[in-house]
Amino acid sequence: MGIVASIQSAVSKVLHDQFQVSIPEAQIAVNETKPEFEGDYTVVLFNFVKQLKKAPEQLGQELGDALTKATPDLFESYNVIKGFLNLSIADSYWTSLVEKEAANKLFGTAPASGKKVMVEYSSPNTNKPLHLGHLRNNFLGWSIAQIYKMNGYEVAKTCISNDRGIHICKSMIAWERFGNGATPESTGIKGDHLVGDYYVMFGEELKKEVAALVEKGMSKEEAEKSAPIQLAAQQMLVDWEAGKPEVIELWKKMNSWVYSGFKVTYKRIGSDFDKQYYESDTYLLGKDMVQQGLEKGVFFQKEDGSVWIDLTADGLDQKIVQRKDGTAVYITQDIGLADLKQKEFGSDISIYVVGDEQNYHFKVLKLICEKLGLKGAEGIYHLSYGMVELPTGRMKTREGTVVDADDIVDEMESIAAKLTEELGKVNDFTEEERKELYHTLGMGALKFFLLRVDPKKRMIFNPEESIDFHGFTGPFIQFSHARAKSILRKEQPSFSKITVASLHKQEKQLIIELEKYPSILADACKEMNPSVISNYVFKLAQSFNSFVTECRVLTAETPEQKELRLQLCSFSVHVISTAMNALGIAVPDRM
RNA sequence: GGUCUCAUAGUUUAAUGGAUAAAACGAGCGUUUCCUAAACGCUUGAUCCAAGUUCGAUUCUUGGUGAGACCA
Repeated sequence: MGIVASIQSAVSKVLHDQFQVSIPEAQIAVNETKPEFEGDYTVVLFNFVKQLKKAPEQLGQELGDALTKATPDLFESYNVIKGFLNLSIADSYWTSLVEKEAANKLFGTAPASGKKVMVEYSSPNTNKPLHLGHLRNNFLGWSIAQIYKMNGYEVAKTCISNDRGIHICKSMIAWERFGNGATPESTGIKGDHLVGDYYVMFGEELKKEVAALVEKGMSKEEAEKSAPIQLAAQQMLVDWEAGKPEVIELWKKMNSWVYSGFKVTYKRIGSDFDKQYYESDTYLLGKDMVQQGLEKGVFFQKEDGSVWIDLTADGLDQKIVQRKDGTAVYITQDIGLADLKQKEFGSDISIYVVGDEQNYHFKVLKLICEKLGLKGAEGIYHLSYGMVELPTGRMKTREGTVVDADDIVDEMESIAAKLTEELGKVNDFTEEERKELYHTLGMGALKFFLLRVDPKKRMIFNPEESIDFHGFTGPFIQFSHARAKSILRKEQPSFSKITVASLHKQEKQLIIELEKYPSILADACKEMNPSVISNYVFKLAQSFNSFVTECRVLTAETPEQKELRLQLCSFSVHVISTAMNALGIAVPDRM
């Protein structure tokens, strides 16, 4: 049990035994004591003064007395200020915590719960390379999967590849017209970038054709619909659906280029999947669900033959699920895929990491799945995150303002290289070791930058200001880890009993931070929010840095003190490295 | 037109309804005969506006302003 839970339990017990009131432990507010007051943890008394009919001051005194008497090994002393009972925790509590957990490699993680969770993330379109927005998605998805694993869930990471549709046909048409048979091999361009270039080219050509039509007196709207290249793309989609061999062949060829490009990027950024779905396989799946929905009376048919669901009772609108020509709409595919995933994996929780522009879509999806009575529908969660924008607004492929994923990773690695070489601390590294270190540091900075913010908030990335390596950053935390490892390379703790008489201020502060780790991991999972861990591990690294600045480890005054401090280094290494791992960030031994 | 999200130091971010709102960057000052100064310490500075609920509101409710997204 964590310290906060222990305090809640002790307070609840005293209130029950000595004051005859029962207050649920969760309702007892326990906070860390503000630095300007004496004590470690504070119980807020206002919540139960009414029930007890006592003045807060008096209640605080009586409660403090009772607590220190009942559990002297936990509470050393107390003071009461206004409605706050400040408790000082006995040093022996902290030292025994270190004894018990410093060498525990499972500290913080939960035992297997037998529950399953599916995390769908990344989900790229196969017509262009990944950009900065995709990185936020990938890092969030990978991290949330890892957080669930550490909380005892069986996790399956999935990716749905949006590999068909009009957007794919656009790059295909452009390649056919302007490509002259160009391939990644012939041009030396990474496959996803090559295909993306033709997608951009499509846009440029369309613009030209529209301009020409407008010149002839057509309205812009009409011109966009009737431009030859646009019509060609639409015809290609029809041909694709009809299975026309040469179209299918081109589609396969260009998609394979994209996948080989993605493979390189995914490897670099650390994304991986247990199960890959392709929209081209699943886009027809929802069709029979429409029929079932009609039979169940969940859906209704309009006069023109289109099928709808009425969600006005749930505060939403009427939503179309099948067009009058019988073709499926986007959401119908998603219902089908949700059903398929449930049949294949049977998860208790199914998380979709998708941008907040689709909040409405997922509200509707979950509601429809529930109404259709699909198994696992209640477990559907949309992990919604805000867009990554530039100071000038949204990134636009057509305007060339997209921050490319491969480019930004390159840039982060070269910044890492430059800073590291300036400091000259790893001059004895081999070329190979340096490359790995620059990758670790560059990715650490980038991932931390994108994961330190609450997912639901949108963020603005300014390409003019490069991502920092100082302060609230990944490299700061990586540095703290490297320092601890540096000490441990010289000497290891024996993990013998800790016998110091009292704790130094920075030692205690560090232990207090370390102690929080299990509850932080649980919170991050419950809230589906990796930034909870980012904020925590940064604070922990700060505490560690203050500790090593103030407390000599290898040259401590006594052997007992040295043993404690070595254990704290080892403990910190474990928590920092596993917390960073929960974010998908590696930590170096030296930097 | 309807629904939803966001609003905190100059900037980027924190704060289960609790004490004098916490960090980082920036700016200024200081710390290296000592385990990594990518660090540590000190100084500077903020809750969009207006009501309401409450002993107590950055947090909850309502209305407004501003930014963004979605639905037809």
